[in-house]
Amino acid sequence: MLEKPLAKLRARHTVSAEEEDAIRGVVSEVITHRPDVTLAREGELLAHSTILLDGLIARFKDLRDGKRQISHIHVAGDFPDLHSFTLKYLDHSIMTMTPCRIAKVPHERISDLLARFPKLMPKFWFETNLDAAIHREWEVSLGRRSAIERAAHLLCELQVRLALVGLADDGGYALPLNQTQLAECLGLTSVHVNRVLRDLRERGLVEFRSGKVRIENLAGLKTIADFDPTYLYVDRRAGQHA
Amino acid sequence: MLEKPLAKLRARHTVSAEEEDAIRGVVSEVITHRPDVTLAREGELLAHSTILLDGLIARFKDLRDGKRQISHIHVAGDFPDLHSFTLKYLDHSIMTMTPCRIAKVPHERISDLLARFPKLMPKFWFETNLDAAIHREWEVSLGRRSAIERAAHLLCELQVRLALVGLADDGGYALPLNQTQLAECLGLTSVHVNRVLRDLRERGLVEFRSGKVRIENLAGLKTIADFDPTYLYVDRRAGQHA
DNA sequence: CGTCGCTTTGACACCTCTCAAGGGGGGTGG
DNA sequence: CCACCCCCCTTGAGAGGTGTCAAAGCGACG
Repeated sequence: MLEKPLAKLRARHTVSAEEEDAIRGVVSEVITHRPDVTLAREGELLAHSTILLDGLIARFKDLRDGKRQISHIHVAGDFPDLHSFTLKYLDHSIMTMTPCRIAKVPHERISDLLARFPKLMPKFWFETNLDAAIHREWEVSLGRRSAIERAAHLLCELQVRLALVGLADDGGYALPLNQTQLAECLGLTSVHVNRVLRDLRERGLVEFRSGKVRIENLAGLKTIADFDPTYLYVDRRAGQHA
Repeated sequence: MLEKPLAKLRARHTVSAEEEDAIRGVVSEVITHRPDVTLAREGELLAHSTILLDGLIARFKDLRDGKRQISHIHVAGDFPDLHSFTLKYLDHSIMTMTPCRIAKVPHERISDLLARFPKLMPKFWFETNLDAAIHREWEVSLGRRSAIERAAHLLCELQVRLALVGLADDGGYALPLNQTQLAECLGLTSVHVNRVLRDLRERGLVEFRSGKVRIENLAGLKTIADFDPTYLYVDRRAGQHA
């Protein structure tokens, strides 16, 4: 059941079979959600975290005037609210963007797990630091990249992150989002996202249509995006220490 | 020497006298730097972290075309590269923005400290999660707020964070940055930052001049910024758990 | 007193937003 | 089986916010 989260963990750390078994034991239940379901609201106190088994989940904030900014997209294998283990209440909301299968993990079981396997704590800590690294790259996109660069960059990032759990290859991947959701990630309007996607398509770089990303020129896409995957710490040595 | 970092820690956690003493012991040396000194470059492997005792430090990335985005400003008491303890190499660069006094902390001493006081690990973890929460709020600013809202928001955030270590009150604080540095935080050009600062001044909200922020109307500033300090977890109960 | 870095201002360009309308495809009910 | 409807995509025209380029002002410092 936890193949994807464990694959993600193994990609960056050495994990013993015993530790893997223990991790499998932390799940209290598995739930399926429809798209557009709010799982937790800003300010809410959480007594559990969740592991995303399938689907896409967004962290986001809504502004007074109705504008919404998504600060992170989670893919299968991610821990969308692991930070709630130390932060306690959330500074943002969390919702499903697609149909999702999630595993619930009570905080007390995480505490127990980390007490029994203290070596796992830095690895979980690493996971939240990785989220922060992705946040930083999004700040760079939002602050300094043009609309087309930003869109290209997001598509590159998702290609790498999905490939890590076997859900993407160089030719593309499933991304069942609409243009409004993309716009909420990119700090753009859906109208402009539409124009940008057309531009990317007409340049022969990538086609986004009916929930699928078909990459026609990965190198070209990376060039436009100025994409450097360093921040994703795919290198296995990334988390070896501590 | 570590009054400010300890004050920051105490603001959100219960820390025993014994733990505080141990934390004091992790510092290997204290160094003073001039402004604009790059302390670590993107991709660099770090064997130590640093605690900022005085001054301002930026995390940033430079793009191919010379544009720069600052993803985080650190104030006295912060741990600007604590995440390097688990990430190992950096996904961004770090530089001083002002004269800075920093304490060096070898990673092995952090390991020792956390081995002796396992209860400290979630508290350190919390610190990096707090950084991530700030990143998220900056993403919201960069993605959805107008230039004036963004500038107002940053000034509000720094007011709260500096007040926590005794360096700000409702009337203002020292912020020895120039308009180019502010622009690099806000995803704007220095020319436009200049116009925005004039606007804020003419509205009677805040005056930024010769390295000082003089707040004339804190409530008005917060209103323009749509500022909600939840994400800063100033509430003492924020980190009680785990 | 000159220099240098930073701030300030103006004019204009351009990217993205806003508002509006039409098009297409899949699902649902008659 | 067809027709309608709803959601989403697509496109156009014009507005507006921010960037670019350029020049002058100002203050600290040598």
